[in-house]
Amino acid sequence: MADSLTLDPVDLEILRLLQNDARTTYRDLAAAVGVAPSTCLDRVSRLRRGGVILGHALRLDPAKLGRSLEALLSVQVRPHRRELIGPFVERVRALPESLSLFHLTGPDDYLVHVAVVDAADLQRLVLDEFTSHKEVARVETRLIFQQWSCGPLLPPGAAAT
Amino acid sequence: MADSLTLDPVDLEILRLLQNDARTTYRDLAAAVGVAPSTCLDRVSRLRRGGVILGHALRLDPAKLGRSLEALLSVQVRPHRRELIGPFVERVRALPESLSLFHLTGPDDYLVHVAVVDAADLQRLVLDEFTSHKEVARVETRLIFQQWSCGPLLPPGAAAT
DNA sequence: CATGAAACACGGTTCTC
DNA sequence: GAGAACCGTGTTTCATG
Repeated sequence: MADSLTLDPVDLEILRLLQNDARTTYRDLAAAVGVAPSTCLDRVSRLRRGGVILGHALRLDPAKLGRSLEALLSVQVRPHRRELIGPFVERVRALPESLSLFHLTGPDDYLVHVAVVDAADLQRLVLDEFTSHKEVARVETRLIFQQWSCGPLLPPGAAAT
Repeated sequence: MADSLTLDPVDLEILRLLQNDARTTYRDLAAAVGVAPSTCLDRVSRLRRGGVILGHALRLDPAKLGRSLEALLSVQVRPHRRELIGPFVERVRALPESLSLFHLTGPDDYLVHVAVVDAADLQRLVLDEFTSHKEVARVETRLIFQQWSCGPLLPPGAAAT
């Protein structure tokens, strides 16, 4: 079900180019790939319908918005039952500081990527929104020194050209 | 320097809407915010020039590309010196399995978000690309059960409307 | 290739300081 | 009176059948 869509080299090249700049026009895309613009449009529509392309996101600089400090919070939720973790997840997702949230294997159940103003703001966030809630058994905070984006996402075995 | 740009309510609303769908036209944007389309264009250009908007990214579904398993790898690099960590970072960024890479505080220096085919593929990745390299002192692998995106990124104090 | 729409540049106008 | 912000229009480029 996951890989129900067949991706030929043209699709792969389109995905690779659009990951560099999602605003590339179909005209430029067509010129780079070597097909007609209408074909490009068809391919992208098909990739969107097929769920390969989930959407177009804006990449923002949190520091430019006054959130100069980023951190990862490892959170243990105990007891780890559905009626507790559902509300926990929704509450964390709604926090203005939250960037993304993961449910993981291992001793720490959740990992939260947050962007805050400074260390004092981080302390406030951890105390008021995490450790003060009774379902939160433990929080471990790690600051992010630096982060990097990686190469384009491609299927296994696709040459990175 | 980070917050040199003043963001009024119109800018904030534009950022909020564009985070929902980065392909919203200036016309629709203008109608939603209540200003002229040309003004919208001016605002977005200013946000791009000011570095608030870093770019436009494509959101893809790794599972639909045949990478159905995601994991986080915590990596200790020892000794933690510049001449070792520079090449390590570049090597990890170039792996087709890597999605993002963080340099963190705490006992584990790096966190790598990877997308692989299955558990066997993950084992191969950890053994061949991490533990077999002499600068890698320790790797801890955690699988990702589920992940969530969070609300739009806004400056602290901005009402989430 | 043709049509309709969107992006973009420009000039006019108003409001504020 | 000077500056900035906003708005409407005209031209070019693009999406789409």
